[in-house]
Amino acid sequence: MRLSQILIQTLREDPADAEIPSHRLLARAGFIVKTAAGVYTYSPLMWRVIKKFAQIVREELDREGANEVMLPIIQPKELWQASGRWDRYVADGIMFTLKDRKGSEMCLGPTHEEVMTDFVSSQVNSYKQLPVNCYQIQDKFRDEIRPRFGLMRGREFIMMDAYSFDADQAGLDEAYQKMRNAYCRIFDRCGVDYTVVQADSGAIGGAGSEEFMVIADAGEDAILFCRESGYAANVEKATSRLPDAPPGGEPKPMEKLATPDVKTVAQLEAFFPDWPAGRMAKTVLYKATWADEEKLVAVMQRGDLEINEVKLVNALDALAVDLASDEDIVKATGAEVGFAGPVDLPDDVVLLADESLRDRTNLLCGCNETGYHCLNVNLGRDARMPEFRDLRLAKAGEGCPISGKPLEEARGIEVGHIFKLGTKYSAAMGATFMAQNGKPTPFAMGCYGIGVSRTPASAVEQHHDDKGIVWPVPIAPFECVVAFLDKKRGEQIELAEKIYAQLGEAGVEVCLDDRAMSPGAKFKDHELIGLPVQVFVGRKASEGRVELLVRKGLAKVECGVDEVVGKVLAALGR
RNA sequence: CGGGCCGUAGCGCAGCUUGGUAGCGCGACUGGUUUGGGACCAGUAGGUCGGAGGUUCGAAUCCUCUCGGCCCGACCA
Repeated sequence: MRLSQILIQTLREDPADAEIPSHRLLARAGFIVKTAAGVYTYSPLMWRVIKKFAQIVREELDREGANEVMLPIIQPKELWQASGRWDRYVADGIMFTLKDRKGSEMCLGPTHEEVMTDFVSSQVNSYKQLPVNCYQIQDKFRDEIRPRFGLMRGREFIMMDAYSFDADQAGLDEAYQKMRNAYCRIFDRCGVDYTVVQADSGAIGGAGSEEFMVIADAGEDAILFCRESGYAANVEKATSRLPDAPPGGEPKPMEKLATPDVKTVAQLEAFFPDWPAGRMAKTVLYKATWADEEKLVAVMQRGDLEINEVKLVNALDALAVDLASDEDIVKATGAEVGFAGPVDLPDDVVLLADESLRDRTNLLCGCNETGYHCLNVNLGRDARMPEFRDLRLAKAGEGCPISGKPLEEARGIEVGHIFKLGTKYSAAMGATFMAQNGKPTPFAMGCYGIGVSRTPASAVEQHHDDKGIVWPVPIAPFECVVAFLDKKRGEQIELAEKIYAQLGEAGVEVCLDDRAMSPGAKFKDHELIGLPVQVFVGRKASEGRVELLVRKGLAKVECGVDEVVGKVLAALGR
């Protein structure tokens, strides 16, 4: 391929709207061009990258017996109503909805559980046809509340989504493990540094899930991990050993004391020097939303710990929780913000508490009276006994739940997510097969996603320097470029053409930079574009000598024409 | 959806406070000279200043509304 024939337009300056390295470099090197907020055009070079990554995905999934299909982008409302997700996705605002000529409501697919379940259900009647695993690589549409970071969080993006269908849980477990293995091979092959972490299932639902995280500062997720035990989890899901707190001792009589303007744990610690935060219980009011109602929920947490809202949503089986407004708090508790507590809490407010408060005695809490707190509160005696759940936000430095060693924290970009859905969708949609026992049985499903446009962006996030992109070989748009430097020197052009042909014959994915640019411009361009190996044919062409540059590290060596092919292959690790 | 900010040539920006002929750099095009780190010289093209309304003799500039975009937060496969 000749670069003179490929549409390439690099920019001299950084685009104004790019913040993180991958967005900045992909835009500046001309790989992506913004069409609208969160909507990008992939230029020829980017499309080569996407296709190469997608090919790796295909090979590894096919090896596990998955079938590639293509599902429709436009989906009818009815399917989403059948699974019960239409209202939630519309309410969350991420669904692109539209109406056809007749007024029927449709949506642009944000994900394809419904369509795939419907499809497989229509094709599979008997357990004898199971297991089945189908996937597609296709655009997804989500009207993100805040698209950002280029390809990292777009509104239209490319995703591989696979769905497994099994007769029972054992089959699902096996399908899940096969996909997990395939995912590891995929991310190993494409040269990114990743970690598999335990994850919350979120809007997709289901019993268990794991995320594949590319470690990078720009990551939108925080993960906690332990080198000792291998434990790793998204902070939304993570647990840790409960940090110690001073014991409360034998129950004492409750006292109510005036605490004017003392509203936060920090202020309470200052006001009561003898009471560490670990002996306090804070009470936070949330507005929880379900499909058919909203309620105020009081959540108690030990004073030195924080509440994990994802765990709270799960504990309540709610769609969402938001901190209650000041007005709602006053209305519900009768006290100003900062004085809520379990003591004299109105009965209509649900009361939950974190496990860290179980069996704790003589707590310091609010009592729903402005300007007062209570000392020596004992739950069940001085206040309702709350329902105890794990609602604690785990933090770096706390003990690993397995090894007890301090957890470390890192940022991660979610490039893959695998779920055991179980029968959530199949049961809701009546997707059944005839089981061996002669009874209609819902499929045990798994679903598996890979961000096909996001993964290359995350690779750039990990592999770049101050000059530009440093593509990992397996997903680079080309493995090697051969460039002559002076278009007026026939011997340079001739030699470049010869080397280009030889590399092609040697199986190297090579391009020829035959553009009429000055040498400096070519050097800069290739540093920016980031092809792994670069061969420059310059002023020593007449002596049969050229320069070979390895983009990673920018090491440049001179060599003779006869050695070039061998050296390029070696640089590519072959 | 809250808070902050920005829309002026393909890209990056100045001009706006204090209203008076729309500018700079890069890029593009033409010609010439160049050819090892985004070359140089000369010339050319390209903007209803996001849109609508208003104030004014006169609006990129002031006012109102609106659309689009960016950042922080909330939220999110």
